[in-house]
Amino acid sequence: MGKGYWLVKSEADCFSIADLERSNGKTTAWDGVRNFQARNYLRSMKRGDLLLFYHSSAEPPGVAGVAEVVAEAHADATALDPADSHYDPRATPEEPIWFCPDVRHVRTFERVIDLAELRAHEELSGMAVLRKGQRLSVMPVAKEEFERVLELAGSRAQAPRRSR
DNA sequence: GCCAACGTTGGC
DNA sequence: GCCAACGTTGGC
Repeated sequence: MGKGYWLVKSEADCFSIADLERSNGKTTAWDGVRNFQARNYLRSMKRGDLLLFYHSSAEPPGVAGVAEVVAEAHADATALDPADSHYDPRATPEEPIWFCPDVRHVRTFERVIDLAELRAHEELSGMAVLRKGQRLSVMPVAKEEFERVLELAGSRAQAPRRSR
């Protein structure tokens, strides 16, 4: 079965690709997602799947880098913590409702591939993130689209793996 | 800051 | 199960 490709949004002011990069060496739980369709996508992510890391509410908004799934979705602890802004009183340890995979930084693009540039490429016109009114924070991306975005970012085929 | 688009909630 | 009201997202 092939690797999966996704796009995840994060508000750049809140958690940017630079924040993810700083936490490299540790894994980062992609938590706080509180939308059922997005959650279902998170739960279908497999270890090794690659994520386009998209900055929303940024200037400009666009794809800023790549992350990788290192652990499949598990209970989102922020939903169970009353002190957390993402607390959901409906969630319990038995029925956590919300789930998050662990991810790690792969690569920060030298330049953000912004919305205007994405839209300028006909072959990317099917990307969900370009649809009007699209508010999902997690969405699947076609392999060809993923690879095309990497090309635009000036990629070699893939970032080298760092051994640790 | 505006506002269109969307998901969720709750009255009925 | 409908749908209006509401809150949120996110580009502009």
